[in-house]
Amino acid sequence: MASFAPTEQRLDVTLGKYPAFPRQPAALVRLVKHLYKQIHDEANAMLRPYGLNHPEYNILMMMYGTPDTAMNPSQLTEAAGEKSANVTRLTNELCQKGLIARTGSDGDRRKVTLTLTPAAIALIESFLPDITALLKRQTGHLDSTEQADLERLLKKMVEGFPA
Amino acid sequence: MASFAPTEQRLDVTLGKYPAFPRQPAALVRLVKHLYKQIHDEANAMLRPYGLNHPEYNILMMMYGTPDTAMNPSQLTEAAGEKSANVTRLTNELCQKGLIARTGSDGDRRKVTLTLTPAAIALIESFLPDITALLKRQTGHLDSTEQADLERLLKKMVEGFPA
DNA sequence: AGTATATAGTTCAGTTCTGAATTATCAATA
DNA sequence: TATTGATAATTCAGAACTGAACTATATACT
Repeated sequence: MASFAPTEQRLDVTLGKYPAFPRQPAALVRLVKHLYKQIHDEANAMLRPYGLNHPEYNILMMMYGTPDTAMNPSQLTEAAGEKSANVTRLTNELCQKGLIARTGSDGDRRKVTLTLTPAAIALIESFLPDITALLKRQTGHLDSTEQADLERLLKKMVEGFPA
Repeated sequence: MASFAPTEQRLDVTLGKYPAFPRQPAALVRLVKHLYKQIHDEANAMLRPYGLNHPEYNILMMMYGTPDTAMNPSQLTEAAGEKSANVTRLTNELCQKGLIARTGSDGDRRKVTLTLTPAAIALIESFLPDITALLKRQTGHLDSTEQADLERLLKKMVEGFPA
């Protein structure tokens, strides 16, 4: 799956058939989808030798990115951008893999605390060079100004979605 | 699921723990994912009363965006950005819904031709106002210059992925 | 204190997606 | 012509995801 051109041609024809069709917004949405699929596929391929898939990796990295690696499922739902049912499923999987520990939380009996095991820390630190290389490769076609601009614009688009 | 802030905080802490971590590329990738999920969820909600989900809609719109609404599964794979197995599944579903006709192709006996039925055209034209409104809403936080910039930058990022 | 509402997380059944294998067909090569 | 390599699409089993319902717990209200 390569270029965006096949998609774009379809959008242009659509505009011809239905002149009110918002070609630019549709192109943006399609580009986001296109990129997401590419990013997702490449990440899955890179992570496979580590016994992880992209969503599992996302969970682990969000937990790694806390001072003490501890998070509640709700916090993960927000930070990892996954539905709560999926956070449960993913964290169950990671528990089985010995990468996450699940305990109750003090103070609020409804809350669960998830923390990374030492095995997870070791695993994360073992794949960080590969992930680093992949992330740089995936964005490497843009220079640093372009990346900053893109970040600003994507964030602005995110702001248009309800909380 | 709202803001990008929870995710971003995790990225900043990660940078502290692993100074070689490419925070900017990681943020871009996460923003793309975040947006895709939002776009996907909103589209699914909007399309549900029409008896469609987002991927089915994508297929229909790609076919609508051709002069004669005819496409091969391979072309759809490229234009809709779906894996071929998924194109088969989606088009089977749309056939069952009476929205797509499937015939053999002249000249190459391996090829299948998919065309929209009149029911599909009618359905598409019935939801186009709603989709139009949704697309405009989803991108409405950006003015037209920003949208054009974003399109250019996203396309440039796409160019960095292999064909 | 009792009741109503909200929240955290999980369960569950159904939906959606994928990689690998497969079959038929086409194109290239010897 | 026969063989090899590539392509189009589908199948299939397993993986991944989701919405709605649910239970336990906390908060707000009377």
